[in-house]
Amino acid sequence: MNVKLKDIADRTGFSINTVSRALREDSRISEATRVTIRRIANEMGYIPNVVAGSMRSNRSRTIGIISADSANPFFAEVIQGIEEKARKANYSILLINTEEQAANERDAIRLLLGRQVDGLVIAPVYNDEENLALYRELTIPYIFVGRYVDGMQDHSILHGDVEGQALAVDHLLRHGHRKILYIAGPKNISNTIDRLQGLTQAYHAHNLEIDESYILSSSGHMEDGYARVNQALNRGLSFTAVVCFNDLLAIGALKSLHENSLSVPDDVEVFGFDNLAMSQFMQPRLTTVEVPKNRLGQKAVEELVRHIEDPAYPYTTVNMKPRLILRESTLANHMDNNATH
Amino acid sequence: MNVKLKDIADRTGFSINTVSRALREDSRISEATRVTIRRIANEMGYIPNVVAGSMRSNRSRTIGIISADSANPFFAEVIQGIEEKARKANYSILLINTEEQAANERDAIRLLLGRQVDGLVIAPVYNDEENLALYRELTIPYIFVGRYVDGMQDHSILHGDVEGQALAVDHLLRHGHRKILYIAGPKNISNTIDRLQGLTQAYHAHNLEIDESYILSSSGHMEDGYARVNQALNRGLSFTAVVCFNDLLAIGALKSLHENSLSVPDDVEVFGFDNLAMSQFMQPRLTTVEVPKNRLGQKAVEELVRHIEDPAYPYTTVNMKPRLILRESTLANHMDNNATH
DNA sequence: CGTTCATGGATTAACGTTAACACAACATTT
DNA sequence: AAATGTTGTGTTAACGTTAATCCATGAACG
Repeated sequence: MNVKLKDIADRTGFSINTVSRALREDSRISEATRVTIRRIANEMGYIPNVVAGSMRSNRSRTIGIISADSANPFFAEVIQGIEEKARKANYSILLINTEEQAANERDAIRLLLGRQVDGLVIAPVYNDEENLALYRELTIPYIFVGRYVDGMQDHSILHGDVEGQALAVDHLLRHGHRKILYIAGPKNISNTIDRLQGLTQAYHAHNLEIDESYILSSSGHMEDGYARVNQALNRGLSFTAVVCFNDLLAIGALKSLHENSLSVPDDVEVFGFDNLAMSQFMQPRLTTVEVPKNRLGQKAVEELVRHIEDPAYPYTTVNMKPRLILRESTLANHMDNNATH
Repeated sequence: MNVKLKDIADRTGFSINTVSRALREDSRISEATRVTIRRIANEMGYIPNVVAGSMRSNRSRTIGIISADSANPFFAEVIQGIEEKARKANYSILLINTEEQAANERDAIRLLLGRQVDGLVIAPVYNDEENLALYRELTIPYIFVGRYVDGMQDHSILHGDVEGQALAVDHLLRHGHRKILYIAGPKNISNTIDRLQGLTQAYHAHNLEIDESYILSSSGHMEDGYARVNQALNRGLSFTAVVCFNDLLAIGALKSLHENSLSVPDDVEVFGFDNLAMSQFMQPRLTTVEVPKNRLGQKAVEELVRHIEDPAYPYTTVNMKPRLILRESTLANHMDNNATH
């Protein structure tokens, strides 16, 4: 059997409680006692039973992470940031993927509540009625990472989707593009909506109307980018630039353009979004919008932990600035090119 | 306060224990009682306190996952398989990254033991003395995923590193290559050792000796592949093929070759390993060795759960077959080209 | 018709920890 | 010197669940 507080108590002669307090660095234990107890505990190879402690103290030091798909490089990096920060703050993380399904998200929340997590970091499906109700009933802190749902934006850590997409499209419009193919993301997430809005905003700023036939839907994967561009070309749609909801789509788009003997950026310029690690290794290097993924995860945990440790700490939307990363997939002969690789 | 078994007991008139058993589908409860209790529990929005249950039953239905780096696309896919399978088997996963540091791995194991996990899935650092001792002392089941440590191979799920690398190198040797640059992986993992052995094996099968100056070390990231090939070219090393420990390196290598105006595959052929999702979107599409990453994760959980549920279930190494995926980064004019993308 | 057995449920005692309270010994204040 | 802290520790009671027992009822049996 594993070593318990009782074993240390028996061995040292102190009470279980004193042992517990000494190991927890409680201030009311004398230095001498603390040292003795810690030494013996080490000798005996004591590993605290966190489950038992959680139960009594009503704090599990565990955070639930509800991601859409941990294998998606975007989330993979966000989760990395979360894991790192959580580990350093002495929290453990329980990870669940929802595959963007509202019902899975509900199940995940309930499961994690049952496991007594101290807080939740969620990449939420957009405005699902049932889920909105569920969030409102939550009695533990929760942070939406990289996304939002209506009415609870103050729980979100965001990275300027509207502005970022507007910047990208504006960049192209300013350089004369008028036939821009836009490949949108999955329907049920706020990012898709915001980036579409950014697109519109940029057009309007140039007093232009969008041709809806240049907006294609997708689920945001590399295969979609490839297939959508193929389809557009097959339909005989003419365009001089492709703006993608994310880098994965853009990578697929690059592939299709290459196969169709269209040169990037000379024949067609391509814009991604997210700045994945792999994007600068594409041929050509992908121009994109920077999203601080790792930082996003870290920030989510930082905020969450503050809420956990101080229930009075108010919720406020955290906004991170988007930034264009101009590389080889767009033409670089202009002054606002401030990035290399 | 949350609904507890006691609340349901009060409401239905049954004892706490009967309620507990009814909800757990215990056979000794009548159908009528079970139905009533379940209905009321639902009405009241009961969510079982898993922590309390774990404590009493000594089973947490939690698995600890010790990965090197969850943001690495290889692990990201393995973890996805793990998460999916675990969720379906009604287990939750606690995720920790070690950054390939033996000391972090130890900390992770102890942390997870303290959290009373029912089993561990580990991507272990190779043969760290202290860790080997720690594994041997473990009283819960554990599976090494995609790697092994000496003396405990039977705890591993493997995917034929030696054979896979030998196949790849043999393929090139058979097609006349004699100057093959090999970029190896991180020193402290079994995969690096095995793949180097596969390399050697293939050379020996062709009665050739390896020129050690063609073997470069790396930590297995895209940047390394890029830098190593750059360095080799700068050193004036002549080679007709680059074989990489993994796809990430190969992607970096492709970049460097392109920048140095070397055509792939015409001037230099490039071989990766792992078959990452992104690899078929490279320009040119990357030839590689298939590793069933998702399946690897799933299998690890399958095995682990069997061990958890039946302590007598014997450990045996699970081997998965490697398979060449020949694409555009190698010349395809030969009969054994059986793959597209 | 008493005995045995199955069925359905209640009672009690844990699981290992921490919180709340109590209290002795000694120091400090007034 | 009494009153009031302060320091360090022990005692007791939870936390919410499940395991281990035990018990009542009625059916089945010879």
